[in-house]
Amino acid sequence: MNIGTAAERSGLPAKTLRYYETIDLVQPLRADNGYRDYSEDDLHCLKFVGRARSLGFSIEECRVLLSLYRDQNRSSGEVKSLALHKVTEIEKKIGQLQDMKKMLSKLAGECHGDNRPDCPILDEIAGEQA
Amino acid sequence: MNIGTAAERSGLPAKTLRYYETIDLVQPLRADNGYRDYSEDDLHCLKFVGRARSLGFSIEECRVLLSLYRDQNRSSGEVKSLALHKVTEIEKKIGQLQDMKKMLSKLAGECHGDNRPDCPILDEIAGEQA
DNA sequence: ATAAGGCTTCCAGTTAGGGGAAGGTCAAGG
DNA sequence: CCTTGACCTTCCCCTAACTGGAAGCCTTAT
Repeated sequence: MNIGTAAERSGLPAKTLRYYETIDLVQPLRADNGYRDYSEDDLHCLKFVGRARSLGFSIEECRVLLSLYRDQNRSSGEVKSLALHKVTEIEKKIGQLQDMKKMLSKLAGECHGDNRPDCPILDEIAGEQA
Repeated sequence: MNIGTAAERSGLPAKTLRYYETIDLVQPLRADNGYRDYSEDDLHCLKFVGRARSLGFSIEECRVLLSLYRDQNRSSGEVKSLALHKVTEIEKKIGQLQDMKKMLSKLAGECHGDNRPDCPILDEIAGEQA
């Protein structure tokens, strides 16, 4: 199938499909006219990658997952370990964001937020109290 | 002071200070020998930016915050609104990460994680059950 | 005098594509 | 048969916020 159809059916932009080809992630064949010709199997891989990306895996991680997926002899332990590692990464990121949020909420709570120029948020960012 | 000292005192890499100069964020004077010469005021701005960055503000947001900080006539309402907007952005991001984590944990929990090739994680990413 | 270290600029690379130009191809309609 | 519009191709530049490295000047100490 042409790239437009593959894009629609995979839910990914055509630009992304071309990009995935340049980085050797999903390589469609070419038709006689030079158009990319995606097979059902290619489409399957595209969906797989799209889903893994939405779960927070990087392209390089997707490459590993894809090769594990294709390898009938892989051990599920490998995959599980990758998934759990990603979970701890995500937890760490969540923690950082929660810290930011907490501090920002606190600062906003201390700021009267009116037309007066006095602003505890800027003061604290500036570190005048630190 | 030279860039090395400013870097150390601000807690930011020298490379970052040079970068901030190229994007007109913090512009030090130059000494006769061509070296950047950071004033105490410049240093203050660098620290301010570093702190705002660590709170999740983008460079462009830092630029705004900095101009608000320098503007003695600004209203604290403007700043508070920026801060609250950032809080909702952060909350959204946290939500997304929590969704990812939930799904990944569920998948990992369903995977026995041994040497057998059968792997529910890959199966579900592949969408065989979808 | 020379060596070490700090400073300068510039170039290239990072992630994961997005925007858009210039041009080839295909299918339908007149 | 020709044209039009949609679709496809490659190519190059752009994003954020730096980071790394090379080549070369400046300063300081020995």
